[in-house]
Amino acid sequence: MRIATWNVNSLKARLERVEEWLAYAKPDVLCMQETKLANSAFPAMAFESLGYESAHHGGGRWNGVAILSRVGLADVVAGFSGETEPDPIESRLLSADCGGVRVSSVYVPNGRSLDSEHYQAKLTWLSDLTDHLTNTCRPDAPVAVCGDFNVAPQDRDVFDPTKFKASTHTSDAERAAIARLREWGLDDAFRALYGQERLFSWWDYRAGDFHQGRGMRIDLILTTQPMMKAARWGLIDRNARKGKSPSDHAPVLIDFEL
DNA sequence: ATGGTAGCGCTGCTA
Repeated sequence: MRIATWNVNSLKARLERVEEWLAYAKPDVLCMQETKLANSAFPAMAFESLGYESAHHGGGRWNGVAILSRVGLADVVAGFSGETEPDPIESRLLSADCGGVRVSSVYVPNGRSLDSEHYQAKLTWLSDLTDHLTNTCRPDAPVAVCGDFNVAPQDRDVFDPTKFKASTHTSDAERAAIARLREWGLDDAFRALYGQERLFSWWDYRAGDFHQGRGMRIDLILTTQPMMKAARWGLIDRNARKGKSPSDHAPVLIDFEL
């Protein structure tokens, strides 16, 4: 099973490129983030014609997450478990059963700066995600939590660690939040396949960062042990970051022998 | 050199 994640930075602006990518990458499951669409504007028919069922959770303009699947899509849940009235603007979590795997598409809050209330909200959000997993699934079952975590788990996941002192995405507290997900039972499947390599999934649009290799690896596929054991191969598709009107993120995919 | 670009949507915010 090929599982992919891609922050598309507006699905309205990116639909053609997503369709093109689906046609050649042929993922079984694609988690998308930052669709920036309301549910009523989600182009489900375009994906249906390519053979994908889909689910979307979005309030428009900001955030928005989706799951596409051609191996089944069941038990779709938007937001955290037990959320009585999810704020559509804060649409950052969507979960579904896809071919025997509990898949979540996540868009973790950016945090903005270490002294911002949004940074505290980011830490709370990651803690809530751990609670959500505890409440909804088991670490000995096949679980894949995929998305833009807005955290670079290790120094090798940023182009220059000295440039990320006292900044979001690399702070001890953010990495500790990822460590708590690991303690729950989720591992970084791409890192397990690629060891020490420094491969990035996001590059700022500005200042030629992509062509200068100034990026970060913040788009992660975190999986439980049954999935880790089945992980065979992975790719960050940098070609999808090139050419006309790319997202600032590249898609990340992993093949699991399931 | 604290710049630079993109998306949304119409003013400045978010990333």
